Amino acid sequence: MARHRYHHGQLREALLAAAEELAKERGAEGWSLREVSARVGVAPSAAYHHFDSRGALVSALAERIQASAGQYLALSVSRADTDDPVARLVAYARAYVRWTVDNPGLAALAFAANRGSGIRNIVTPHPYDILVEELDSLVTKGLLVSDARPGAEFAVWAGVHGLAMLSAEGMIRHRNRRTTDLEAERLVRAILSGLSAPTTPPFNAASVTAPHVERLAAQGRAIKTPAP
Amino acid sequence: MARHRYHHGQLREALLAAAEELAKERGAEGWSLREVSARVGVAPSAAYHHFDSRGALVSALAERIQASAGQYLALSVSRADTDDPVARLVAYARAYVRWTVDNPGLAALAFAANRGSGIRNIVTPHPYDILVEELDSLVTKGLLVSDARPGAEFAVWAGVHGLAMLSAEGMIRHRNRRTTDLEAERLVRAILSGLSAPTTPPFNAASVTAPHVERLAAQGRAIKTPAP
DNA sequence: TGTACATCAGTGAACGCGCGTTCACTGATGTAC
DNA sequence: TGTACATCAGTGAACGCGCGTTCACTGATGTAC
Repeated sequence: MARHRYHHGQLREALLAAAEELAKERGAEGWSLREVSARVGVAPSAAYHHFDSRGALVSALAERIQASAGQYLALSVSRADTDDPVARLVAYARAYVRWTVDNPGLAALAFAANRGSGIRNIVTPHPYDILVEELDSLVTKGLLVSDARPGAEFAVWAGVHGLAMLSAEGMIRHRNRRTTDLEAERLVRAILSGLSAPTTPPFNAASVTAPHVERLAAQGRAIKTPAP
Repeated sequence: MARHRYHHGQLREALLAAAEELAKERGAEGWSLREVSARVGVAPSAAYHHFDSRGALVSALAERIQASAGQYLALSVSRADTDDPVARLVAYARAYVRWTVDNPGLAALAFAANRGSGIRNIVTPHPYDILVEELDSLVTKGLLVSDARPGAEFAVWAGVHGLAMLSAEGMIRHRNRRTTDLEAERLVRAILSGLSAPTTPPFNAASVTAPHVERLAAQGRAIKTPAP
Protein backbone atom coordinates (compact mmCIF):
# COMPACT_ATOMS: atom_id res chain seq x y z
CA MET A 1 0.00 0.00 0.00
CA ALA A 2 1.44 3.27 -1.19
CA ARG A 3 0.24 5.17 1.85
CA HIS A 4 2.29 2.99 4.18
CA ARG A 5 5.57 3.67 2.54
CA TYR A 6 7.56 6.39 4.13
CA HIS A 7 8.19 7.96 0.79
CA HIS A 8 4.93 8.37 -0.96
CA GLY A 9 6.46 9.26 -4.30
CA GLN A 10 3.38 10.76 -5.90
CA LEU A 11 2.28 12.99 -3.07
CA ARG A 12 1.71 16.13 -5.09
CA GLU A 13 -0.64 14.31 -7.43
CA ALA A 14 -2.32 12.46 -4.55
CA LEU A 15 -2.95 15.70 -2.66
CA LEU A 16 -4.49 17.34 -5.69
CA ALA A 17 -6.70 14.33 -6.29
CA ALA A 18 -7.88 14.32 -2.67
CA ALA A 19 -8.49 18.06 -2.76
CA GLU A 20 -10.51 17.62 -5.94
CA GLU A 21 -12.63 14.99 -4.20
CA LEU A 22 -13.26 17.33 -1.30
CA ALA A 23 -14.11 20.22 -3.61
CA LYS A 24 -16.50 17.94 -5.46
CA GLU A 25 -18.21 17.06 -2.20
CA ARG A 26 -18.22 20.47 -0.53
CA GLY A 27 -17.54 23.09 -3.15
CA ALA A 28 -14.91 25.77 -3.36
CA GLU A 29 -14.77 26.38 0.39
CA GLY A 30 -15.32 24.33 3.47
CA TRP A 31 -12.37 22.01 3.40
CA SER A 32 -8.88 22.34 4.79
CA LEU A 33 -5.35 21.41 3.92
CA ARG A 34 -5.37 19.20 6.99
CA GLU A 35 -8.36 17.28 5.68
CA VAL A 36 -6.67 16.84 2.35
CA SER A 37 -3.52 15.37 3.90
CA ALA A 38 -5.57 13.23 6.28
CA ARG A 39 -7.42 11.78 3.31
CA VAL A 40 -4.14 10.88 1.68
CA GLY A 41 -2.88 9.46 4.97
CA VAL A 42 0.00 11.85 5.38
CA ALA A 43 1.05 14.49 7.90
CA PRO A 44 -0.27 18.00 7.14
CA SER A 45 3.26 19.34 7.02
CA ALA A 46 4.15 17.02 4.16
CA ALA A 47 2.11 19.18 1.82
CA TYR A 48 4.63 21.98 2.25
CA HIS A 49 7.24 20.04 0.33
CA HIS A 50 4.97 20.39 -2.71
CA PHE A 51 3.01 23.62 -2.23
CA ASP A 52 4.07 26.94 -0.75
CA SER A 53 0.77 27.36 1.03
CA ARG A 54 -2.83 26.28 1.02
CA GLY A 55 -3.51 29.02 -1.51
CA ALA A 56 -0.96 27.55 -3.89
CA LEU A 57 -2.68 24.18 -3.63
CA VAL A 58 -6.03 25.78 -4.43
CA SER A 59 -4.57 27.54 -7.45
CA ALA A 60 -3.02 24.34 -8.73
CA LEU A 61 -6.34 22.59 -8.19
CA ALA A 62 -8.18 25.27 -10.13
CA GLU A 63 -5.78 24.82 -13.03
CA ARG A 64 -6.25 21.08 -12.89
CA ILE A 65 -10.03 21.43 -12.93
CA GLN A 66 -10.01 23.93 -15.78
CA ALA A 67 -7.76 21.71 -17.80
CA SER A 68 -9.95 18.65 -17.35
CA ALA A 69 -13.11 20.62 -18.11
CA GLY A 70 -11.49 21.99 -21.24
CA GLN A 71 -10.45 18.52 -22.34
CA TYR A 72 -13.94 17.22 -21.74
CA LEU A 73 -15.40 20.04 -23.83
CA ALA A 74 -12.92 19.55 -26.65
CA LEU A 75 -13.56 15.81 -26.66
CA SER A 76 -17.33 16.26 -26.73
CA VAL A 77 -17.09 18.66 -29.65
CA SER A 78 -14.70 16.44 -31.55
CA ARG A 79 -17.12 13.55 -31.28
CA ALA A 80 -19.93 15.52 -32.90
CA ASP A 81 -20.99 15.07 -36.48
CA THR A 82 -18.67 17.10 -38.66
CA ASP A 83 -21.19 17.23 -41.48
CA ASP A 84 -23.35 19.55 -39.44
CA PRO A 85 -21.12 22.24 -37.94
CA VAL A 86 -23.96 23.65 -35.88
CA ALA A 87 -24.15 20.27 -34.22
CA ARG A 88 -20.64 20.82 -32.95
CA LEU A 89 -21.73 23.99 -31.19
CA VAL A 90 -24.75 22.19 -29.83
CA ALA A 91 -22.42 19.48 -28.52
CA TYR A 92 -20.31 22.20 -26.94
CA ALA A 93 -23.30 23.71 -25.18
CA ARG A 94 -24.55 20.34 -23.96
CA ALA A 95 -21.16 19.35 -22.64
CA TYR A 96 -20.66 22.71 -20.93
CA VAL A 97 -23.99 22.51 -19.15
CA ARG A 98 -23.64 18.83 -18.30
CA TRP A 99 -20.19 19.22 -16.87
CA THR A 100 -21.28 22.14 -14.71
CA VAL A 101 -24.42 20.38 -13.51
CA ASP A 102 -22.48 17.21 -12.75
CA ASN A 103 -19.68 19.07 -10.99
CA PRO A 104 -21.13 22.13 -9.34
CA GLY A 105 -18.49 22.18 -6.63
CA LEU A 106 -15.62 22.01 -9.08
CA ALA A 107 -17.25 24.62 -11.29
CA ALA A 108 -17.59 26.97 -8.32
CA LEU A 109 -13.94 26.53 -7.40
CA ALA A 110 -12.63 26.98 -10.94
CA PHE A 111 -14.86 29.98 -11.43
CA ALA A 112 -13.97 31.66 -8.13
CA ALA A 113 -10.27 31.08 -8.75
CA ASN A 114 -10.51 33.28 -11.82
CA ARG A 115 -11.22 36.24 -9.59
CA GLY A 116 -8.10 36.67 -7.49
CA SER A 117 -5.30 36.22 -9.99
CA GLY A 118 -4.41 32.95 -8.31
CA ILE A 119 -4.03 31.12 -11.57
CA ARG A 120 -0.63 31.56 -13.13
CA ASN A 121 -0.90 29.70 -16.38
CA ILE A 122 -3.79 29.90 -18.75
CA VAL A 123 -4.96 26.38 -19.21
CA THR A 124 -5.60 25.01 -22.65
CA PRO A 125 -7.92 24.21 -24.24
CA HIS A 126 -9.88 27.11 -22.80
CA PRO A 127 -13.69 26.99 -23.27
CA TYR A 128 -13.52 30.38 -24.94
CA ASP A 129 -10.95 29.23 -27.48
CA ILE A 130 -12.93 26.18 -28.48
CA LEU A 131 -15.95 28.37 -29.02
CA VAL A 132 -14.03 30.85 -31.16
CA GLU A 133 -12.73 28.07 -33.34
CA GLU A 134 -16.14 26.53 -33.92
CA LEU A 135 -17.77 29.87 -34.67
CA ASP A 136 -15.04 30.65 -37.19
CA SER A 137 -15.60 27.40 -38.95
CA LEU A 138 -19.33 28.12 -39.00
CA VAL A 139 -18.60 31.27 -41.01
CA THR A 140 -16.16 29.41 -43.28
CA LYS A 141 -18.83 26.87 -44.07
CA GLY A 142 -21.43 29.54 -44.79
CA LEU A 143 -23.66 28.70 -41.82
CA LEU A 144 -23.22 32.04 -40.13
CA VAL A 145 -23.18 35.31 -42.02
CA SER A 146 -19.89 37.03 -41.40
CA ASP A 147 -21.67 40.20 -40.26
CA ALA A 148 -22.98 38.27 -37.30
CA ARG A 149 -19.62 36.72 -36.44
CA PRO A 150 -17.93 39.50 -34.46
CA GLY A 151 -18.69 39.11 -30.79
CA ALA A 152 -20.71 35.95 -31.36
CA GLU A 153 -18.44 34.12 -28.94
CA PHE A 154 -19.49 36.39 -26.09
CA ALA A 155 -23.19 35.95 -26.74
CA VAL A 156 -22.98 32.18 -27.00
CA TRP A 157 -20.63 31.88 -24.05
CA ALA A 158 -22.93 34.02 -21.91
CA GLY A 159 -25.99 31.97 -22.80
CA VAL A 160 -24.35 28.63 -22.24
CA HIS A 161 -22.61 29.71 -19.06
CA GLY A 162 -25.79 31.19 -17.64
CA LEU A 163 -27.82 28.09 -18.35
CA ALA A 164 -25.09 25.97 -16.80
CA MET A 165 -24.86 28.02 -13.62
CA LEU A 166 -28.59 28.44 -13.08
CA SER A 167 -29.08 24.72 -13.65
CA ALA A 168 -26.19 23.71 -11.39
CA GLU A 169 -27.48 25.89 -8.56
CA GLY A 170 -30.98 24.52 -8.95
CA MET A 171 -32.51 27.82 -9.95
CA ILE A 172 -33.59 26.16 -13.18
CA ARG A 173 -34.61 22.56 -12.76
CA HIS A 174 -34.64 20.03 -15.58
CA ARG A 175 -36.73 16.89 -15.74
CA ASN A 176 -33.74 14.78 -16.68
CA ARG A 177 -30.45 14.93 -18.52
CA ARG A 178 -32.10 14.62 -21.88
CA THR A 179 -34.21 17.72 -21.33
CA THR A 180 -31.11 19.52 -20.11
CA ASP A 181 -29.51 18.71 -23.44
CA LEU A 182 -32.53 19.92 -25.35
CA GLU A 183 -32.63 23.17 -23.45
CA ALA A 184 -28.95 23.78 -24.16
CA GLU A 185 -29.58 23.09 -27.83
CA ARG A 186 -32.60 25.37 -27.99
CA LEU A 187 -30.65 28.19 -26.39
CA VAL A 188 -27.58 27.92 -28.58
CA ARG A 189 -29.64 27.67 -31.76
CA ALA A 190 -31.76 30.65 -30.74
CA ILE A 191 -28.68 32.77 -30.09
CA LEU A 192 -27.00 31.69 -33.31
CA SER A 193 -29.95 32.65 -35.47
CA GLY A 194 -30.76 35.70 -33.40
CA LEU A 195 -27.30 37.11 -34.02
CA SER A 196 -28.11 37.46 -37.73
CA ALA A 197 -31.51 39.08 -37.15
CA PRO A 198 -32.01 42.64 -38.40
CA THR A 199 -33.24 43.77 -34.98
CA THR A 200 -29.99 42.72 -33.34
CA PRO A 201 -27.64 45.69 -33.01
CA PRO A 202 -24.13 45.24 -34.40
CA PHE A 203 -21.25 44.21 -32.17
CA ASN A 204 -19.04 47.09 -31.17
CA ALA A 205 -15.60 45.61 -31.78
CA ALA A 206 -12.89 46.43 -29.22
CA SER A 207 -15.49 47.25 -26.62
CA VAL A 208 -15.55 43.72 -25.25
CA THR A 209 -12.58 41.44 -24.69
CA ALA A 210 -11.63 38.17 -23.05
CA PRO A 211 -8.70 38.91 -20.73
CA HIS A 212 -7.42 35.36 -20.84
CA VAL A 213 -6.49 35.86 -24.47
CA GLU A 214 -4.31 38.81 -23.55
CA ARG A 215 -2.72 36.90 -20.71
CA LEU A 216 -2.03 34.01 -23.05
CA ALA A 217 -0.36 36.43 -25.44
CA ALA A 218 1.68 37.95 -22.62
CA GLN A 219 2.94 34.49 -21.83
CA GLY A 220 3.99 34.11 -25.44
CA ARG A 221 1.94 30.98 -25.82
CA ALA A 222 -0.11 29.82 -28.77
CA ILE A 223 -3.00 32.15 -29.49
CA LYS A 224 -6.03 31.30 -31.47
CA THR A 225 -6.71 34.39 -33.52
CA PRO A 226 -10.40 35.22 -33.70
CA ALA A 227 -11.77 35.95 -37.13
CA PRO A 228 -10.96 39.57 -38.08
CA MET B 1 -23.74 58.22 19.42
CA ALA B 2 -25.88 55.15 19.01
CA ARG B 3 -23.00 52.78 19.51
CA HIS B 4 -22.29 54.15 22.95
CA ARG B 5 -25.71 53.52 24.32
CA TYR B 6 -26.01 50.30 26.18
CA HIS B 7 -29.15 49.45 24.31
CA HIS B 8 -28.50 49.78 20.66
CA GLY B 9 -32.10 49.46 19.64
CA GLN B 10 -31.56 48.66 15.98
CA LEU B 11 -28.93 46.02 16.36
CA ARG B 12 -30.44 43.47 14.03
CA GLU B 13 -30.56 45.96 11.22
CA ALA B 14 -27.10 47.32 12.05
CA LEU B 15 -25.58 43.82 12.02
CA LEU B 16 -27.13 43.06 8.65
CA ALA B 17 -25.88 46.33 7.23
CA ALA B 18 -22.36 45.67 8.49
CA ALA B 19 -22.43 42.12 7.16
CA GLU B 20 -23.56 43.45 3.80
CA GLU B 21 -20.62 45.85 3.78
CA LEU B 22 -18.23 43.01 4.53
CA ALA B 23 -19.77 40.79 1.87
CA LYS B 24 -19.45 43.65 -0.59
CA GLU B 25 -15.76 43.98 0.24
CA ARG B 26 -14.84 40.32 0.50
CA GLY B 27 -17.56 38.25 -1.10
CA ALA B 28 -19.64 35.42 0.22
CA GLU B 29 -16.92 34.00 2.45
CA GLY B 30 -13.96 35.38 4.33
CA TRP B 31 -15.66 37.37 7.04
CA SER B 32 -16.81 36.39 10.49
CA LEU B 33 -19.61 37.13 12.89
CA ARG B 34 -17.00 38.60 15.20
CA GLU B 35 -15.93 41.06 12.53
CA VAL B 36 -19.51 42.04 11.91
CA SER B 37 -20.15 42.81 15.57
CA ALA B 38 -16.81 44.58 15.89
CA ARG B 39 -17.77 46.82 13.00
CA VAL B 40 -21.00 47.70 14.73
CA GLY B 41 -19.12 48.23 17.99
CA VAL B 42 -20.86 45.53 19.94
CA ALA B 43 -19.86 42.30 21.69
CA PRO B 44 -19.98 39.20 19.48
CA SER B 45 -22.43 37.56 21.83
CA ALA B 46 -24.96 40.34 21.30
CA ALA B 47 -25.70 38.97 17.86
CA TYR B 48 -27.24 35.89 19.47
CA HIS B 49 -30.17 37.92 20.73
CA HIS B 50 -31.10 38.46 17.06
CA PHE B 51 -29.85 35.43 15.16
CA ASP B 52 -29.70 31.77 16.14
CA SER B 53 -26.30 31.31 14.58
CA ARG B 54 -23.94 32.75 12.06
CA GLY B 55 -25.74 30.71 9.42
CA ALA B 56 -29.02 32.39 10.27
CA LEU B 57 -27.39 35.77 9.81
CA VAL B 58 -26.06 34.73 6.41
CA SER B 59 -29.51 33.52 5.35
CA ALA B 60 -31.12 36.75 6.46
CA LEU B 61 -28.45 38.66 4.61
CA ALA B 62 -29.05 36.66 1.44
CA GLU B 63 -32.76 37.48 1.65
CA ARG B 64 -31.96 41.14 2.16
CA ILE B 65 -29.65 41.20 -0.85
CA GLN B 66 -32.10 39.36 -3.07
CA ALA B 67 -34.86 41.74 -2.09
CA SER B 68 -32.80 44.82 -2.85
CA ALA B 69 -31.60 43.40 -6.15
CA GLY B 70 -35.20 42.57 -7.09
CA GLN B 71 -36.31 46.08 -6.23
CA TYR B 72 -33.51 47.58 -8.27
CA LEU B 73 -34.49 45.43 -11.26
CA ALA B 74 -38.17 46.25 -10.94
CA LEU B 75 -37.40 49.95 -10.63
CA SER B 76 -35.12 49.91 -13.67
CA VAL B 77 -37.77 48.18 -15.75
CA SER B 78 -40.53 50.51 -14.58
CA ARG B 79 -38.46 53.51 -15.68
CA ALA B 80 -38.14 52.22 -19.24
CA ASP B 81 -40.15 53.54 -22.12
CA THR B 82 -43.51 51.80 -22.08
CA ASP B 83 -44.12 52.55 -25.74
CA ASP B 84 -41.43 50.06 -26.67
CA PRO B 85 -41.96 46.90 -24.60
CA VAL B 86 -38.73 45.38 -25.86
CA ALA B 87 -36.98 48.36 -24.31
CA ARG B 88 -38.27 47.16 -20.95
CA LEU B 89 -36.55 43.83 -21.39
CA VAL B 90 -33.43 45.60 -22.52
CA ALA B 91 -33.62 47.70 -19.36
CA TYR B 92 -34.00 44.50 -17.37
CA ALA B 93 -30.91 42.97 -18.93
CA ARG B 94 -28.85 46.10 -18.44
CA ALA B 95 -29.87 46.43 -14.82
CA TYR B 96 -29.22 42.74 -14.14
CA VAL B 97 -25.73 42.91 -15.58
CA ARG B 98 -24.91 46.27 -14.01
CA TRP B 99 -26.03 45.21 -10.57
CA THR B 100 -23.99 42.03 -10.75
CA VAL B 101 -20.89 43.80 -12.05
CA ASP B 102 -21.21 46.53 -9.43
CA ASN B 103 -21.82 44.06 -6.61
CA PRO B 104 -19.94 40.87 -7.40
CA GLY B 105 -19.53 39.97 -3.73
CA LEU B 106 -23.21 40.37 -2.97
CA ALA B 107 -24.15 38.48 -6.10
CA ALA B 108 -21.91 35.60 -5.09
CA LEU B 109 -23.45 35.44 -1.63
CA ALA B 110 -27.04 35.64 -2.83
CA PHE B 111 -26.31 33.06 -5.51
CA ALA B 112 -24.52 30.64 -3.19
CA ALA B 113 -27.29 30.92 -0.60
CA ASN B 114 -29.71 29.46 -3.12
CA ARG B 115 -27.84 26.19 -2.92
CA GLY B 116 -28.25 25.02 0.64
CA SER B 117 -31.90 25.72 1.39
CA GLY B 118 -30.82 28.41 3.82
CA ILE B 119 -33.38 30.86 2.52
CA ARG B 120 -36.78 30.42 4.09
CA ASN B 121 -38.91 32.95 2.32
CA ILE B 122 -38.93 33.56 -1.36
CA VAL B 123 -38.16 37.19 -1.79
CA THR B 124 -40.29 39.33 -4.08
CA PRO B 125 -39.96 40.69 -6.63
CA HIS B 126 -37.90 37.76 -7.91
CA PRO B 127 -35.87 38.38 -11.10
CA TYR B 128 -37.59 35.44 -12.70
CA ASP B 129 -41.07 36.82 -11.99
CA ILE B 130 -40.27 40.21 -13.46
CA LEU B 131 -39.00 38.50 -16.59
CA VAL B 132 -42.12 36.36 -16.94
CA GLU B 133 -44.33 39.39 -16.64
CA GLU B 134 -42.46 41.36 -19.28
CA LEU B 135 -42.36 38.46 -21.73
CA ASP B 136 -46.08 37.94 -21.30
CA SER B 137 -46.75 41.56 -22.11
CA LEU B 138 -44.51 41.24 -25.14
CA VAL B 139 -46.84 38.55 -26.47
CA THR B 140 -49.92 40.57 -25.57
CA LYS B 141 -48.60 43.50 -27.54
CA GLY B 142 -47.77 41.33 -30.52
CA LEU B 143 -44.01 41.74 -30.30
CA LEU B 144 -43.32 38.09 -29.65
CA VAL B 145 -45.14 35.31 -31.48
CA SER B 146 -46.92 33.17 -28.93
CA ASP B 147 -45.24 30.03 -30.30
CA ALA B 148 -41.93 31.39 -29.10
CA ARG B 149 -43.23 32.38 -25.68
CA PRO B 150 -43.06 29.06 -23.78
CA GLY B 151 -39.73 28.74 -22.08
CA ALA B 152 -38.55 32.14 -23.28
CA GLU B 153 -37.93 33.17 -19.68
CA PHE B 154 -35.32 30.44 -19.28
CA ALA B 155 -33.45 31.41 -22.42
CA VAL B 156 -33.40 35.10 -21.61
CA TRP B 157 -32.57 34.51 -17.96
CA ALA B 158 -29.70 32.21 -18.90
CA GLY B 159 -28.24 34.70 -21.34
CA VAL B 160 -28.51 37.67 -19.02
CA HIS B 161 -27.27 35.75 -16.01
CA GLY B 162 -24.33 34.34 -17.91
CA LEU B 163 -23.26 37.72 -19.25
CA ALA B 164 -23.60 39.15 -15.75
CA MET B 165 -21.50 36.45 -14.11
CA LEU B 166 -18.78 36.32 -16.75
CA SER B 167 -18.52 40.10 -16.65
CA ALA B 168 -18.50 40.31 -12.86
CA GLU B 169 -15.73 37.70 -12.62
CA GLY B 170 -13.69 39.48 -15.25
CA MET B 171 -13.83 36.64 -17.75
CA ILE B 172 -15.45 39.07 -20.17
CA ARG B 173 -14.12 42.59 -19.93
CA HIS B 174 -16.01 45.66 -21.10
CA ARG B 175 -14.47 48.96 -22.12
CA ASN B 176 -16.88 50.90 -19.94
CA ARG B 177 -20.39 50.82 -18.54
CA ARG B 178 -21.90 52.00 -21.78
CA THR B 179 -20.46 49.09 -23.72
CA THR B 180 -21.67 46.75 -20.99
CA ASP B 181 -25.16 48.09 -21.58
CA LEU B 182 -24.85 47.65 -25.33
CA GLU B 183 -23.66 44.08 -24.95
CA ALA B 184 -26.59 43.26 -22.68
CA GLU B 185 -28.94 44.78 -25.22
CA ARG B 186 -27.39 42.93 -28.14
CA LEU B 187 -27.69 39.64 -26.28
CA VAL B 188 -31.27 40.04 -25.18
CA ARG B 189 -32.40 41.20 -28.63
CA ALA B 190 -30.59 38.29 -30.26
CA ILE B 191 -32.24 35.79 -27.97
CA LEU B 192 -35.68 37.34 -28.38
CA SER B 193 -35.58 37.18 -32.15
CA GLY B 194 -33.79 33.86 -32.20
CA LEU B 195 -36.58 32.25 -30.22
CA SER B 196 -38.95 32.79 -33.14
CA ALA B 197 -36.54 31.46 -35.75
CA PRO B 198 -37.56 28.32 -37.66
CA THR B 199 -34.26 26.61 -36.79
CA THR B 200 -34.93 26.95 -33.06
CA PRO B 201 -36.47 23.75 -31.71
CA PRO B 202 -39.71 24.12 -29.75
CA PHE B 203 -39.70 24.35 -25.97
CA ASN B 204 -40.61 21.11 -24.29
CA ALA B 205 -43.11 22.32 -21.69
CA ALA B 206 -42.95 20.70 -18.24
CA SER B 207 -39.38 19.63 -18.85
CA VAL B 208 -37.93 22.74 -17.32
CA THR B 209 -39.13 24.53 -14.19
CA ALA B 210 -38.13 27.25 -11.77
CA PRO B 211 -38.27 25.74 -8.28
CA HIS B 212 -38.79 29.09 -6.58
CA VAL B 213 -42.24 29.27 -8.17
CA GLU B 214 -43.19 25.98 -6.57
CA ARG B 215 -41.81 27.08 -3.22
CA LEU B 216 -43.79 30.30 -3.48
CA ALA B 217 -46.92 28.27 -4.15
CA ALA B 218 -46.16 25.97 -1.22
CA GLN B 219 -46.01 29.03 0.98
CA GLY B 220 -49.43 30.07 -0.31
CA ARG B 221 -48.09 33.37 -1.49
CA ALA B 222 -48.97 35.35 -4.59
CA ILE B 223 -47.92 33.54 -7.75
CA LYS B 224 -47.43 35.10 -11.09
CA THR B 225 -48.85 32.58 -13.52
CA PRO B 226 -46.70 32.18 -16.62
CA ALA B 227 -48.51 32.30 -19.93
CA PRO B 228 -50.11 28.88 -20.61
C1' DT C 1 -45.81 61.78 39.53
C1' DG C 2 -42.98 58.25 41.88
C1' DT C 3 -41.53 53.80 42.99
C1' DA C 4 -41.01 48.49 42.41
C1' DC C 5 -40.04 45.26 39.48
C1' DA C 6 -40.10 42.26 35.25
C1' DT C 7 -38.25 42.05 30.86
C1' DC C 8 -35.20 43.05 27.36
C1' DA C 9 -30.82 43.61 25.10
C1' DG C 10 -26.57 44.37 26.05
C1' DT C 11 -21.42 42.82 28.30
C1' DG C 12 -17.20 40.26 28.78
C1' DA C 13 -14.83 36.28 30.07
C1' DA C 14 -14.31 31.78 28.85
C1' DC C 15 -14.71 27.29 26.24
C1' DG C 16 -12.91 24.00 22.97
C1' DC C 17 -11.73 23.54 18.27
C1' DG C 18 -9.56 23.21 13.91
C1' DC C 19 -6.86 25.89 11.25
C1' DG C 20 -2.29 27.09 8.50
C1' DT C 21 2.27 26.99 9.25
C1' DT C 22 7.10 26.13 11.50
C1' DC C 23 10.68 23.31 12.90
C1' DA C 24 13.96 19.93 14.22
C1' DC C 25 13.90 15.37 13.17
C1' DT C 26 14.48 10.90 10.49
C1' DG C 27 13.90 7.18 7.29
C1' DA C 28 14.47 6.06 2.35
C1' DT C 29 16.67 6.80 -1.94
C1' DG C 30 20.24 7.38 -5.10
C1' DT C 31 24.92 8.46 -6.35
C1' DA C 32 30.21 8.35 -5.98
C1' DC C 33 33.90 5.68 -5.51
C1' DT D 1 29.25 -5.41 -5.51
C1' DG D 2 29.58 -2.82 -1.15
C1' DT D 3 29.95 1.14 1.61
C1' DA D 4 29.68 6.35 2.77
C1' DC D 5 27.10 10.01 2.43
C1' DA D 6 24.22 13.83 0.49
C1' DT D 7 19.69 14.72 -0.69
C1' DC D 8 14.99 14.17 -0.65
C1' DA D 9 10.42 13.62 1.23
C1' DG D 10 8.39 12.24 4.90
C1' DT D 11 7.06 12.72 10.55
C1' DG D 12 5.01 14.66 14.63
C1' DA D 13 4.95 18.00 18.09
C1' DA D 14 4.14 22.57 18.72
C1' DC D 15 2.83 27.54 17.83
C1' DG D 16 -0.48 31.26 17.94
C1' DC D 17 -4.78 32.60 16.10
C1' DG D 18 -9.46 33.63 15.26
C1' DC D 19 -13.48 31.32 15.19
C1' DG D 20 -18.60 30.28 16.80
C1' DT D 21 -20.88 29.75 20.76
C1' DT D 22 -22.14 29.59 26.01
C1' DC D 23 -23.00 31.64 30.22
C1' DA D 24 -23.69 34.30 34.27
C1' DC D 25 -23.97 38.94 34.54
C1' DT D 26 -25.96 43.83 34.37
C1' DG D 27 -27.65 48.22 32.80
C1' DA D 28 -31.68 50.34 30.50
C1' DT D 29 -36.44 50.34 29.46
C1' DG D 30 -41.19 50.13 30.15
C1' DT D 31 -45.24 48.85 32.76
C1' DA D 32 -48.29 48.39 37.07
C1' DC D 33 -50.01 50.55 40.76
